[in-house]
Amino acid sequence: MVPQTTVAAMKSTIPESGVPIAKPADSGPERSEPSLHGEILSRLRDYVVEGNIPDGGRVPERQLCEMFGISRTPLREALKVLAAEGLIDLLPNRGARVRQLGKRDLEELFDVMGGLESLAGRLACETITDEEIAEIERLHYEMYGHYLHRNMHNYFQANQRIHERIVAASRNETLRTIYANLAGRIRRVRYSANFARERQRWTEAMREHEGILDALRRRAGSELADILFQHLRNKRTAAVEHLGGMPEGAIAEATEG
Amino acid sequence: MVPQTTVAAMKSTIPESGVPIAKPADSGPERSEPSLHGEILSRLRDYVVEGNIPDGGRVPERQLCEMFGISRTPLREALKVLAAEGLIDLLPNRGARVRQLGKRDLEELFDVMGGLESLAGRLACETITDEEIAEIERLHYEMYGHYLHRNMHNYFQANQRIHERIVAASRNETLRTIYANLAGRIRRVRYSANFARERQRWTEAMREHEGILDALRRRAGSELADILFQHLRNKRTAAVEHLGGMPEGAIAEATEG
DNA sequence: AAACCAAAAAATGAATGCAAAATGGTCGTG
DNA sequence: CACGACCATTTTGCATTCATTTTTTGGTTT
Repeated sequence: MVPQTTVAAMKSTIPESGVPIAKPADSGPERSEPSLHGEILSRLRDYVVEGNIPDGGRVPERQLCEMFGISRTPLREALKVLAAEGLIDLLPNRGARVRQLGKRDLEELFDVMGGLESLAGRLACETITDEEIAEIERLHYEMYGHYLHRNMHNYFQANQRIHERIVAASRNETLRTIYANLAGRIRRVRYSANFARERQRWTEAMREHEGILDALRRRAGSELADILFQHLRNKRTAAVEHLGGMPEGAIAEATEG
Repeated sequence: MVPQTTVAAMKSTIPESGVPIAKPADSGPERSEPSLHGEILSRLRDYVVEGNIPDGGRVPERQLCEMFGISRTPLREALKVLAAEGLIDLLPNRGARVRQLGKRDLEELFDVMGGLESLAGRLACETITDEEIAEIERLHYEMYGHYLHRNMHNYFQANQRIHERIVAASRNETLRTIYANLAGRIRRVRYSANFARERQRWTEAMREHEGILDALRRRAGSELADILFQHLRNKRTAAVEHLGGMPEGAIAEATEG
């Protein structure tokens, strides 16, 4: 994880577990990047990612200031960063809105995530240990159990963790950071839209995961890369089909506030 | 350009016209991020990327304010964004410094770029037109000419453009944006360090490029993905070897201005 | 002479204030 | 009754101001 919040002084020290973007990728041991600005950033990012604001809705500057008990300056800085991360859109003089993900955006995001996971798998095959594979195997069978019990929620969590483990096994912090960023962008969709449709390809997904595990065991890098990309491509199809009827970028004008 | 070098004493009431700026993470229907804030962001980013500040050197807030003719507030916002992009480091109460790229950082960056180009190639094979391939072929032979004439500079430019074309052919704006971001991060190194060593593998690189072109012609997606990743992996080796002797993250403590 | 401590000076981080632009509502007119 | 102009309120963007923190500098001590 990327700790960019360790202030233990005045404000409420919240151990953010959110989505870090690019703080670091530093190779040194100087972890812990305090700054109380990062605190706000993390909290605001979580607030947005968790879906407290409707899709495409306005991000009330003033309101959030009171909510966090700060002035507008640090909040606006955080907004700029969130815009750079792609979570919100910053319109000229019209304030901030949470980014609308249209069909095309989702396709692109899933493809890039596919590419990153593909890369992660390839890199992982170079240096992954038997213990790490064993851990992933454990998660895999756990996930299989949830599949058999038709426990969608737990299945999904195990699934996510497997993919995170693969990314972690790539031993590339830069990759991990970018991956986390993209994951944050589609998290809203993942938990709402993706669910329903994904169920219909449970069996197919499980089979793909077996292939992933198999390739990983054999350290077959480029083969694993292919499988992972295709796996995400299938996920993409499922996710996009879910909001198939809707036009480009108009999921909901949504009542704000 | 919008001349906004206004004296601090005066009000700067400039009717900024909509100048679309190369803003990160922008995909979807409503692109174009005008605002004079984006203007500052772009200019500052260029200023850093172009290498006007020594590696690891301080980013003088006050000085830049005068330079751009603005107050600290918008500049600090831009700094936050640049930090999020990974171009600079923001130390708690100690100001901003241009990020030091150590050996490990370079390895990670090249690998991720490899993953992204690999993805781009894979995607490109799905939809690339004959015309686009022809254009890349043209660049390829142009590059070959420079290779024969031992014209390093032109060779390198053509090379860059080929890779850019492939990324463009992926028709994925999200990918293109992330790729551009990473490219910006290593640009300093690319033009200084990379040169010398890269020369020694010219022949090898040319051969790899032929393979790329061949796979692209046949629209062999996963094959192209493999080749591109390996190609970047070799570049990585060359680049890293160049600053091989140096310890982790200490390329130069650099005398700052 | 080197190290250490203290106070001044500079810089950073955040808050407030103010002008311009946008939003919303009302009134007037066709 | 519908449409458009006008004005008040709200919001955004930037500059300025204030409070800490860091860094430097000068003097002192060992």
